[in-house]
Amino acid sequence: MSDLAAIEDIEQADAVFAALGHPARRQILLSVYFRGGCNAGDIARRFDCSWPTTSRHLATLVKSGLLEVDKRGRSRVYTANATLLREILQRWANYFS
Amino acid sequence: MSDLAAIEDIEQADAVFAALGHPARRQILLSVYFRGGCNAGDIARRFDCSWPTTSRHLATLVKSGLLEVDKRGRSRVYTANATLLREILQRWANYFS
DNA sequence: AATTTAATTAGCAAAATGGCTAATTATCCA
DNA sequence: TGGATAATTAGCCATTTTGCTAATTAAATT
Repeated sequence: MSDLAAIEDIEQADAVFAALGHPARRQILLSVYFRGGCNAGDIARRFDCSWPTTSRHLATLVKSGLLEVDKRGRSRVYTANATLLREILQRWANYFS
Repeated sequence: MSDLAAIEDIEQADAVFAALGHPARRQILLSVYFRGGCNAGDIARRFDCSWPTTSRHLATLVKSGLLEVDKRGRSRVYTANATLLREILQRWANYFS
C-alpha cells in the first residue's frame, strides 16, 4: 500500500468511528440497512429528532462512506455501505485477536 | 436475555463506540494491547498530549470496559479487554452481513 | 404559473468534549 | 518523618457537536 493510501485509510477509519460514535447515527445506519435503502423522510419520521437534525446525521454518515445517496427526483435514497463497515470493524477486531 | 440485560448491552455498546470515537483513545487502546499492559506513565510519555489528558482518555476507556486497571503500588497497570472489543465489533459486523 | 412536497442549508443556543496548568492524593524510599 | 514519584482530580477555556426553528432549494403536480 502506498503512503497516501495508508493515510486515506486512517482518515476513513477516523470518519467511520466518529460517525459510529453517536447512537442516533448507529440507529439510522441499522435502520437503512435493514430496510434496504430508504429516503430521508422515511428515516426522519421514525426518529425523535427533527428532520434537519436527521439530515445532518445522514450527511455525517455519507461523508464517512457508511451511507451512499442516490438522488431520485426530489427524494434521496440512502443505502448502507455494509462492505465498508464490515471491513473496518473486522480489521479492528482482528487487531485484537 | 432479560430486558435489563438488553439495556445494559445497549449502554455498553454506547460507551464502547463513544470511546472508540476519538483517535487518541483508539491509539492508546492499540498501544496497551500490543504491549500487553502498561502503566499510565508509559502511555502518557508516548503521546503528544499531557498526562492529565491521557489520564482522562484512560478513564473513558475504563468506563467503557475496553480497558481494565490494576492498582500496583503507586502505579496503575492497564490492560485491554480484547474479548469485549472483539465481541462488540463482530456483533456489529454481523448485523451488516 | 402557482402550490405542494422532499430535503437541505443557515443560523443560533445549549451541551459535551478535549486540551491545558495547578493542586491533590497516595505510595514508596531514604 | 520528609521528600520524591505516579497518577488523578479540579478548574478553566476553546472548540466541536447536537439540537432546534426558520429560510431556502429543487422537483412534482395541478
